[in-house]
Amino acid sequence: MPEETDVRRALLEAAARLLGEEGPSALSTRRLAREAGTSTMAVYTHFGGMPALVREIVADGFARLFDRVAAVTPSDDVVDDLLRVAGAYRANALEHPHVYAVMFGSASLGGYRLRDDELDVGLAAFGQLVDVTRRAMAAGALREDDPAAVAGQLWSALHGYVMLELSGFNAVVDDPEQQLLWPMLGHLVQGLSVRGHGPDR
Amino acid sequence: MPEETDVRRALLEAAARLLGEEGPSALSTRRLAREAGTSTMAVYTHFGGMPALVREIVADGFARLFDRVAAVTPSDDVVDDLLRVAGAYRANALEHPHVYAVMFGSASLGGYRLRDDELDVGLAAFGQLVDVTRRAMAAGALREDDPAAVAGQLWSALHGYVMLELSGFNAVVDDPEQQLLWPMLGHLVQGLSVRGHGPDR
DNA sequence: TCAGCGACGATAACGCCGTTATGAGAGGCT
DNA sequence: AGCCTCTCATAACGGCGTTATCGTCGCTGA
Repeated sequence: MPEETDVRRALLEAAARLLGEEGPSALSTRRLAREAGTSTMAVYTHFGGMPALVREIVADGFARLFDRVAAVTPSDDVVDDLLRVAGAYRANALEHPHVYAVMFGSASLGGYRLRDDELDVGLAAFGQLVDVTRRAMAAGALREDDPAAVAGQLWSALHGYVMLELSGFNAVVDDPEQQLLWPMLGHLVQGLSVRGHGPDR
Repeated sequence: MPEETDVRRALLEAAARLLGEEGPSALSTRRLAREAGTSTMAVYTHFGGMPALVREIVADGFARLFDRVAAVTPSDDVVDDLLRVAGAYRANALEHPHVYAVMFGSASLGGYRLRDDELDVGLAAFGQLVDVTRRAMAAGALREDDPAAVAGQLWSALHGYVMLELSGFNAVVDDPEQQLLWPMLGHLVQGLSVRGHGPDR
């Protein structure tokens, strides 16, 4: 049970700040303890080591992503809802790029590796996208198909664009958002809406 | 000028092996020197430090990716060519996952950060995809549009799927390749082929 | 031929890191 | 009061990146 002591909260806040401001390399046990005004031992008594602390930050990251996407209010235009969900997803990633990188296993922060239960938390967030997809199918904006598969395709594309944006590789075009992100999602949605393909051919 | 001494080659080979077999965390100056049968100084005399050595490995990685994609022989079915290019891209990433992660800035290996000239090498590889896209447009398989933008959309989606596959997040469906990768690319291509949208509406 | 020089790399040192052991203090329970 | 548990500061161990020092080659030029 995490019993919200002050030191524990101070460590988490300092860790989030360090990760956000200076990136993964700044997040060392000693630096963190110094920054939080305590000693390195606190990290071990409260978390059992850096990986567990990172795990907590990742969990917070997933929770924030979930809330951010949940804050998108459904309208009567399901496709617009889907694009706004994508916008919220991207905005969250751009605001917390290092956390996003750790969440999706790219940053390998301090020997930290994704565990099954965190993967489950990520899958919960994925469920939101599945819901939007399912609504879009019910509304006829996407043709009937396996919602998880369709949501996964949308997610892959969105994730890929976001990763390229974080790496700076989206500079292959002048205006990445208008030339890559929105057209890509639009084309994908279009391909997913055309009938005469897929399972109900 | 790199004057291929034995030590230099031994260091590069050991680094590639360590990175491939044990991941980024195993690639330390001391470990590398031990593995290559020399002292840490060799890393500095030959490369000037770990970041420069990593840079060389990244350059090799881009070159390998380029060759791998270039080995796809054009046929008379441009869409099939495009899918086979995607397959070659993915296969290379799966064979060298850690190198791929470093190449696209996710791994932050030893304070290494992508530099402009490496970004250029990556853009050269991207040019191959632009070529295939341009050919597909000439053949009428894709509607006329900015080839760089269209290639960028395909790349984003492909990169996203590959990253999710490397993270294990593609487990949202049972058969990711058949339910995510190929359908996603197929739908995207379809959305990119339909006329009545885009610049030449 | 051989003195001198320059490149290579082994040794050792500095300060940082993660992690663990030890012990001191604070607070609650009997 | 006595004890016990939880919390954390101190200190230590080994490994890390990096730099300085210096010995040892192989080459060059007279």
